[in-house]
Amino acid sequence: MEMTKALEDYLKTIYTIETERGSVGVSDIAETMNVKAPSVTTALQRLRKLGLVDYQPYQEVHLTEKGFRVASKIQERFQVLYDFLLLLGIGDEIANLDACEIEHVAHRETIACLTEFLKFMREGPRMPKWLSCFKEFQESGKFPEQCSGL
Amino acid sequence: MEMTKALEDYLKTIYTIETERGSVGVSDIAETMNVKAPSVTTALQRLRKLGLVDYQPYQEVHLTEKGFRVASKIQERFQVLYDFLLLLGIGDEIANLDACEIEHVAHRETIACLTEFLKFMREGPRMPKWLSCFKEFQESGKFPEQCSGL
DNA sequence: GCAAAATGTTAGACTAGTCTAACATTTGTT
DNA sequence: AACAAATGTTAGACTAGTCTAACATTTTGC
Repeated sequence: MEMTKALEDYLKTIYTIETERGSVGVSDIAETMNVKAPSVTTALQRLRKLGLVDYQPYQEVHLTEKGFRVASKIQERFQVLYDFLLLLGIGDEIANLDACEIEHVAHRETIACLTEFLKFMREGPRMPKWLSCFKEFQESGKFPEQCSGL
Repeated sequence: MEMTKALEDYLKTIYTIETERGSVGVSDIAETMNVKAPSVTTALQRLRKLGLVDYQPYQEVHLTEKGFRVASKIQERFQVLYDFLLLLGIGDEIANLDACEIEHVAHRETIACLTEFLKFMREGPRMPKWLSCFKEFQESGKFPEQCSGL
């Protein structure tokens, strides 16, 4: 068997809940993911086969060490994408949804590139100005006066 | 029934082949998508039910007017994503793969934002300089001297 | 104009994912 | 301690997508 997008989503959800609240039950996962309990059970059985969760029927769910590592990677990818979309001016709800989907498909190189981009934008001395010009361009469709120096 | 990611891919492929070569056969689609012929047949039957292709068994495939419209939208989304990834410095092969996946999941707002970004980068008078600074930053991890004016 | 090759379809199996309904276990309350 | 409520699992159905193998149709070349 193999890791799929759906399983990645389950893994990330477990990671988030475990990090935030400590204990993870089937119904927590089901609620968070807008899915019914039986779907969670089957997903957990697959994640267990993959060695990503510790889980016995009717017991609490925990990530294995491997599961934790994999989930962290997924989470990092998500964060880069989410931050990037926010930077572009996308609302947090849509940024969240899109980052959640894109995180499953973007290649490593793409994520690396976006990471560089974010760093460049955050650390560059004139980037705040650049960004406010972009915002104004988005709204007016024109390059603002005070941005001709960019 | 409903439009799925896989069907969007079939539709886009048909669009591309029909535009480039005029006539579209099952095996053309199968080859392009690295899929076997029976998968194409079932996809075509679904696309027909959705009113997106004209198709009779053993005959050539054609997009309907509606199919053409939908495919164009998908193609446009793809192009924005592809151009954006290229701009960021991602190689064309990976840019192509990622754009193909992201096109199915990115919200309209996200595409619109990236469109604005591309326009901003292409039309802004100092953007070529900005971009070459980004490239150098990517390679060296530092903000180049001649870019302090950005 | 017929036979062979190429192309396309159907049948049937398999996987991943979802659901509902029925059943099982655990928890918590009195 | 026992039963009710909450939680979790299993069984079984369904969809979308894929494949291979077998069959059907069209095209092509002699």
